[in-house]
Parts: sequence; structure tokens; C-alpha cells
Amino acid sequence: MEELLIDLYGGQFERELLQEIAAVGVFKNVPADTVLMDFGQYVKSMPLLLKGAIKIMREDQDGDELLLYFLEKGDTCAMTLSCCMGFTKSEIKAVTETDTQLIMIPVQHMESWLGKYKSWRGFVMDSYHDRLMEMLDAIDSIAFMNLEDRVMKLLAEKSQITGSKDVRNTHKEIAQELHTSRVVISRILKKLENEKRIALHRSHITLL
Amino acid sequence: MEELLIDLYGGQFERELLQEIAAVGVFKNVPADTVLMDFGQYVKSMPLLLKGAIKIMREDQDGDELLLYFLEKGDTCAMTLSCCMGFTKSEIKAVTETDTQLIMIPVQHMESWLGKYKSWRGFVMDSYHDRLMEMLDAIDSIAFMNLEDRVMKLLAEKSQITGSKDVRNTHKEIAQELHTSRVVISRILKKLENEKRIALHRSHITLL
DNA sequence: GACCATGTGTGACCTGAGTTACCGTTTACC
DNA sequence: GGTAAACGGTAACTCAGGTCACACATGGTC
Repeated sequence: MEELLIDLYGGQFERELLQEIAAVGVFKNVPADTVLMDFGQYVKSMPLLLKGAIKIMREDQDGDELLLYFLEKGDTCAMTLSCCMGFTKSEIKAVTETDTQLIMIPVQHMESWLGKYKSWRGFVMDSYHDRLMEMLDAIDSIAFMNLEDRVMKLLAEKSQITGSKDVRNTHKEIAQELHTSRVVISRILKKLENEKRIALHRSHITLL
Repeated sequence: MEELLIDLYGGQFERELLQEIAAVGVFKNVPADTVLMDFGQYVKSMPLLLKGAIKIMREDQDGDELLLYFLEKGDTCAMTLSCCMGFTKSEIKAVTETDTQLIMIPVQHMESWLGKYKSWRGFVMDSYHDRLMEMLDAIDSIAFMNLEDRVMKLLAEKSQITGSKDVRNTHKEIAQELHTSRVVISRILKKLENEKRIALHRSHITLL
């Protein structure tokens, strides 16, 4: 675990901070499609992502979902952080997109580290900044883009995350992430296939 | 200015911090409908809002706009803050919704205050948290609500901000804030009037 | 009062996207 | 090997919201 930590964060965190993280953090190996956090749940620890990707979703009162953004290695969840500090319930749902390795850090260390380590302060600030930018991007997508473009964008993101041109998702899953219906996604995907931009297979799409 | 500061922030900031703010901050009186910050502009100081309200807008490449949220007294702009620290360009546009009083704080003090004052750290963190929540709310509105409900919500917010049942906006202005067309807004407003939920006048709407 | 810019109302029409229904294919599991 | 569940394709229809065109009212200005 320490090796991974140094590998990813060695450049930005002080030696003592790395030691503290190693001391109190709990290493976890999480398989894909696991719900790490759900709506209304209280947050007691903060994840540091070492490997893999996590998708952050929003849900409305009817249970309709919408993908907000992905977290990747080196990221942390500002939303969690935010909830930690305020002792409020989670406003979002976090699900592993791929197999994932992470370190869970108990909340109580946050505040003291903020005072103690300049690098931690920077990390937390950057994280907030990054998340705000991702939220802006999410808003841009929903407000200004049509569904076809949003589908292509999502496929491109998923491809980038896994480092593969093959996206292993069903139409239904994509529909849920974009908050629309399976039929609509099938229609759009078929159109994209006719335009030779993707190739369709069962539970699996190839970007061309 | 010091009186106003103590009035609004006396409870949460240390005495020395208040003095520092008073020493380096520049007090400004800004009339309504003034562009405080535009896209792509570099940010050199951070506003502390004393009185009035500021609307934060997003814009796409075609110049289409969308209202994200309002800042009110006691708020600061986390987005600005975020940009300050990263020395990046502004991703948003800030326009005074009403006559406004604010204190501009030059960027260079941010970082040192973060280390020096626990209350400032808390303030900045809370601000980020609040802004993230407002972004979530904005996303909820766009993704899950229909236009009619969004119009009513916007009118309610504007009414709350000014403390008056009268909202002084043209249909065109509302259309821009919700990223739709004037005709559509006129149609919806007329429907709301027929349902006795509002009363329409020239450049001016009354909530019932 | 004449003129022009701005604001509002409304009908007709268009379109992207959501809904319903149904069918064939593939896969997982007894 | 049989069967139920999951997956995907497609036609037909509905509907919210966007677009176009035009009419009329209001207010400011000279």
C-alpha cells in the first residue's frame, strides 16, 4: 500500500503526511459495479482512489438516475469530503465503474491535516476545483448538447477510462446513465452504427 | 465598511482576520445588471458579498446562456476562488441581479489566510460545499424538471431575493436565464396566469 | 402627434425524444 | 436440451418544447 501511495501521491504530499495516511487509511479492493455510497447515507470516511474508476450519479425522488462524472486514480470525492465536514447525508451515489483499489481515510483526520499540511490543503482545494469543473461540464452536456452527442461523449469517456475501444455496457445501462429510455438509446446507437462511428454487439460496443 | 463586516461576519471570523480584510479589501457599490466577471477573464480578486444578489451564468460556444445559481449576502464565489488559486480563466459569468455592495479581496492573501485562520478555512470550505450543492440543484432542475416548473422556481427565487412578490423581468430575460426562447416563456407564463398563479404586466410579473 | 424600439400574444408548424407494443435472438441456469 | 430472463430492433404514436410569422400595445423621443 505504501508503495502505491508514494507512486501516486509521493510528488505532492509531504513524507509525514504519507506516513499518517498509511497509518490510518484502510486499503480496499473493490470489484466493478459495487455501490460505494448511496443517497442519504452518512459518510464516515473519505476515499483516495489508487486504481480504477468510480462513477458519481445523481438521483431524483422518483429514483431516476443521471451520471454526473467519473473519478479516476489520484482523485478523491469532494462531495464526500464536503459531506464529511458538514456531517450531512450524501447527495450522490458512487458506483465502481471498473475494479478499483482505494484507501479509506476516517473523517476525523481531515480537519487536523488541513491545518497541518499545506499539501493536503492544496489537494483538497484542487479536488473541489476539479469537481466543480466536472459539474460544469455535466451541466453543459445536459443543457447544450443533444442526446446523440451525449451518447458519443459517454462512450468516449468510458473508452478512455478502460483504455479500450470496447465499451462493455448494455443499452439499458447507458440509458440509465443518461436518464433516458432503452428504446431511445437503441435507436441512436443504430444510427451511429449506420454512420460507421461504432459497431454494435450484444452487451458491448466498439468505437471505430 | 468595518461595521458591515462585523455585522455579517463578526460571528464567524477572528478579530485579526476581520482587521486584515478591512485593511486590504476594497469596498464597492455596484448597480444592478452589471457584469462583474465574464468568461475567459482572469481573476485577480475575490468578492465578499455584503448586500444584494449576484447571478452566476454559464455560456456555451454559441453564446447561449444558462443561469446556474444566485449568490446572496454572506456568500462568496467559490468559482472565482477556484480560479484565483489555479490562475485559470473564469468559466462563468457573474452579473449583479440587484444593487449590490461587496468587498473585493486581492488573490494573494487567500493562501496565507488559509494557513493562518481556521475560520477562513472553514468559510472557504463551506463556500465550496454550498456551491457544489447549488450546482447539484441546477442539474436537478435541468435534468428532472419540466419548463413550467422551472419557470415557477425561478420566479420564486427572484421574489425571495428581492423580498417582493413583484418580479421585474421581461419574458426575454427569463428565456435567456432558462436557455429557451421568448415565445415559449410567453406561452408558459400565459398558462400560469390562467391558472391564477401569477399576474402579468409589462416587464413585470406578480406572484399570487 | 409621428416614429421607432421594445415587449407581449398567438396560430401554425416542426422536431427530438419519450412511450407502448411486439418480436426475434442470445445467454444463463435447471 | 428446455425454458426463463435479458438483450436488442423496429414501427407507430404522442408530446413538450422550439421556430416562424405576424399583429398589436406600450413607452420614449424628437
